[in-house]
Amino acid sequence: MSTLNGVEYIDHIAYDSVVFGYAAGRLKILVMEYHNTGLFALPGGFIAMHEDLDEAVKNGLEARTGLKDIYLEQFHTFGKADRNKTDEMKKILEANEIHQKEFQWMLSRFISVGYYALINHELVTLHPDALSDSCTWYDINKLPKLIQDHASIVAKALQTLRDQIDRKLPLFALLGEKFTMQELQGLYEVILDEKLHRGTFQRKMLSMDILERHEKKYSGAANKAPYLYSFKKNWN
Amino acid sequence: MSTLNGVEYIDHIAYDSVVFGYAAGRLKILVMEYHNTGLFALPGGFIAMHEDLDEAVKNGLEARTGLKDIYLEQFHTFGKADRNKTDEMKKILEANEIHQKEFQWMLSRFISVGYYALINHELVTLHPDALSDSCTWYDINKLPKLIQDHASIVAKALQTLRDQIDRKLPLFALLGEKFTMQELQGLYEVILDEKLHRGTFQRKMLSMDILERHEKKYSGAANKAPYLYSFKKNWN
DNA sequence: TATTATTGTCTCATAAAGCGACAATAATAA
DNA sequence: TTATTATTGTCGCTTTATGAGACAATAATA
Repeated sequence: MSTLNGVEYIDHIAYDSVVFGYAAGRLKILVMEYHNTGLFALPGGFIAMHEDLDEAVKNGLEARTGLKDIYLEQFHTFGKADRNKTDEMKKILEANEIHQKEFQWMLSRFISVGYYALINHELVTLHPDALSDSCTWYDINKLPKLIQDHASIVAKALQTLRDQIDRKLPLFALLGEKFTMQELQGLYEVILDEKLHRGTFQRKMLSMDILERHEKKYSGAANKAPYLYSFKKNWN
Repeated sequence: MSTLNGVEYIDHIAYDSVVFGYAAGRLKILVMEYHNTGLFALPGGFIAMHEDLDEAVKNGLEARTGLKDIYLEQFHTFGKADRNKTDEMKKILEANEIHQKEFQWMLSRFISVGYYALINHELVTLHPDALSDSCTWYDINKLPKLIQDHASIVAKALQTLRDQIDRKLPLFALLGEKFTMQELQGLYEVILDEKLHRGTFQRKMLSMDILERHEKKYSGAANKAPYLYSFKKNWN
């Protein structure tokens, strides 16, 4: 058992989160950069001794993003014995002039539970943690090199999101409250990384009976204006 | 960090396994019964300090079943703060006259990683661990009351197996080397808990090009004899 | 009023799944 | 030997889902 800022955490267990956002037609995730190290990592944290695992992740993300009620999905637990490269973690601690014995537990082996989150990037104000300079959106296709096995954590999260997109459709969280069919299709396309046929996509979405049609959205362009949609209450 | 039989284990982390077997047309799982307590639990264990998580589970199951190369799938990590009822664990330790301080760590909070396994029950010799009287097959529909949240672990495992049955088809491990189409269909039916149409099922299985047809199986009954099938090498 | 780009919807083609039917066949009974 | 019976392998028809193009409707501009 180890303490940080007066809170007791469970040794050797952490979580890492892959926070998806959608902006300008691009799928993005949150990445933290540690002070003076050039090292990048996923937002993560530890589990307090009396805290639910799910709650720990929820609270950690709320601290980073300011959002409550984030859509969260646990997707895998990473437990390779050699996944923690101590030199990277040492560099992070040393760059912050943390040499005290009381933080040495951070250098030990960790088993990490992976969660992905879907959030609306427009509603977020980002807060880096004490060890980090920044907490920033990165295009999923232009990620910096990440520490440890975080790249494979991202890959697994993305794969899980793709597998689940047709089953649970938690996508309302990535778009605004209201959106056009084209915006929804664009989101599907960047997640699945493939082009979809417009007519087929619209037919399928409407047949699922999960969308509500609202007023039209007049963009000022010289063409027919699309309807706005939202997800129905209790759509799943 | 805590020791047991001279091995150092990571505190507060465990795994629990849902080991599926198939016998007499029934889906079964392995359940352990602890000495003199009337308490039943899933086979589980701890992770040694230098051991991969996957390896720990693999080794633990090998000890229980004698099988190597077991088909294993991680499906969820259970981290509720209140999932460990200390009275149950106390009862188990006391029934084994274990009062020593060195085992008190087993009474603490545990986060548990759930795995399911598919094994051929005919190839198994079951070995209970030191605290248990028995390690026995139970029909999935006739389970005894399990300790802690093990019932929900079983439910989640079964749900995951159902979700994955059409994607990865790891079912060869549950049947013998060779099997009839009827046996394969019966397995699908008990897993999915629904009747399937014979013609459609056969057509789909054959069209997937994953089965190899062998000689016929003459049962002695007054009807046409079915072919035996096996899964092709590198079928997935 | 014509033009242009985009949307909502339709139709046709193709693929997959549900369901019943029928001949083939292994053993038994007549 | 032949009829009977239960089960199997497979086929055809129907229903449902998916892929792809087409066309009228429409919002703004020329």
